[in-house]
Amino acid sequence: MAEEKSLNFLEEIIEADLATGKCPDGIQTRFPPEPNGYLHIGHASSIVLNFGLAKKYGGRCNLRFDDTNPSTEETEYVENIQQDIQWLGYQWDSRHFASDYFEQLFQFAQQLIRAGKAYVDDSSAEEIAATKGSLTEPGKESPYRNRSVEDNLKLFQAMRAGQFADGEKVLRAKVDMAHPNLLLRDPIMYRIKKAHHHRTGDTWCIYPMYDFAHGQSDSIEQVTHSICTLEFIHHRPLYDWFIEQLGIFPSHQYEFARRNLSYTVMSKRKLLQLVQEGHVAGWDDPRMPTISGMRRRGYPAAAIRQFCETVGIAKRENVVDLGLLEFCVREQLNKTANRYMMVLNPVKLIITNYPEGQTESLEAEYNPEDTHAGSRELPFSNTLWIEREDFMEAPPKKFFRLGPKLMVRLKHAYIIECTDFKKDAEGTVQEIYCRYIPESRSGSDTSGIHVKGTIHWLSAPHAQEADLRLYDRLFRVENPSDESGDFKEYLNPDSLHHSKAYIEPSLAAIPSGTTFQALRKGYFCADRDSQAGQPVFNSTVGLKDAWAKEQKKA
RNA sequence: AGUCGCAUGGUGUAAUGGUAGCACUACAGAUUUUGGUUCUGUCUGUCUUGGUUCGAAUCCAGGUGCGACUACCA
Repeated sequence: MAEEKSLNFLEEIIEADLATGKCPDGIQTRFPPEPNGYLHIGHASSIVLNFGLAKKYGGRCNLRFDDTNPSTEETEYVENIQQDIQWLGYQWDSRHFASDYFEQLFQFAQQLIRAGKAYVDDSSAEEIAATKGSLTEPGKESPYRNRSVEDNLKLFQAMRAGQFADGEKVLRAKVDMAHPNLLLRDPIMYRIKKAHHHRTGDTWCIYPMYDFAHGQSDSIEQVTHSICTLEFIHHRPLYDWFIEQLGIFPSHQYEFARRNLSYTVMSKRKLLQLVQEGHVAGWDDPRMPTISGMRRRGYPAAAIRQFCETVGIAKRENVVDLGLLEFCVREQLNKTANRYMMVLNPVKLIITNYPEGQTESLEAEYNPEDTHAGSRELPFSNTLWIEREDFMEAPPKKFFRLGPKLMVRLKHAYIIECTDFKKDAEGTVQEIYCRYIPESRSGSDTSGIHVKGTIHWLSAPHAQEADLRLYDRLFRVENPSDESGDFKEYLNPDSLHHSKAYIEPSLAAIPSGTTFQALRKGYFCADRDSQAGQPVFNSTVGLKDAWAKEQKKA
């Protein structure tokens, strides 16, 4: 029974190209980040796509940094981008920088000048903008458009030699000032920028523009399928034009719609703003949609990959529900995360028929979904912490937890029955009194009693403390970019809550970066800010909570 | 206004002229020593008008809606 997996539009194109012999050496893709920020979940889509396609069709995928703008790019970003890609589980075939090709690109530019397809323009940025025309009106040709090849060659060389100030001259392609596609109205190929480049230092003072770097870099590397996002679709004719004029390897560009996630923003500019203005603690703040933020939050790489693959790709605008990402995170973590008990909002429970001062050790499995995960020992005594919300003085019919005369199972331990409780002057429950059923111990229960509910607990004398960072969605609205005014007005003021919790002893020294399930509560990840004896846990994602849902309805 | 692109349940994505399917969500139920997991079931969709055809989500034409493009950013 052959399972028919439908192809996305890029796979269809590739399979057709392979079938018609268009790619005799196999396919080649590339992931081309600009090192001016951190990677986010949108980039993850592109990574999964480019590396995934190369793998699926036995091709190659390069990492290439698009570093043609020295004023925004930094080595720090290069390193973090590489780390993120590897963490996601991918390894590039070879690593390149557009800046490696600066000399070659310069030669290409001279080639176009010689062919009468490029010229040096003395116009200012304002003049160029003013003569560009509009969406409905053609542009005007520059007075410098018809310089001789010799003059152009000489001037371009002089630009490179640093004989002109920033902005004094540019090199432009000679295409068509009346073209309906504005990008083809003599686009700028090179500008003068006397800035220090993170790799080439001060070797260059002229830098190629995106349009004269990206396609040429693809071609040099023999990229067969150059995949980018939809907003570059207008660049494709220019991409093709340069390659054709130069007569170099015919790379082809294909566009897909970028991934948007609800309740967050994805533009690097906006993310940078959140970081710089201190709305978040950094690029890897667990609330950020960055790869590093999600890693710190405790999202497994496999969940991010699963998310990208589940969502798929197409050419239409979209906003994917954050709930789908969270579903993928839960699905991965359910299989892999060890379970521990943690009490977030404690109330004391005393077992009146369990000898004061007595302690016993109970075996507790780490993960019911994974028999190889093993188990740990859990201390038990007559004084426990349980979750305040697991007790109700006057419980409704379907409340399967503790209340006067009600019975529950203490996870991994005994069945108990509530016999009494004590309140303070304000009416807050102070202590709960129970009797336990000695024959009901987990694993050797001979009591014959069947209870509906099971709750988590901690032996009070053994419990330790942890700091909790409870995270919620970064924005209050589904699509902050769609709202009027500044997107920051829509930040969720409650996206971070600090809290304390009691934890079982075996959780106190868990290595940072480990994600675990706090039984019945949710997944948490030990943060790198943890200190010996004072762990810090980030909330990763909650468990599905059918009871909470039930209550909402009432 | 010009050019280009895109319209399938609440969300995302299939069906490539032949039964509109899958995942998430929502809802109902079964199982459960996590009100978790797992399992079963239910609701909800082809932007519009016309054309071609035995047959149209699919092809054609018009309309409507949405998005992108007028950076010496990528």
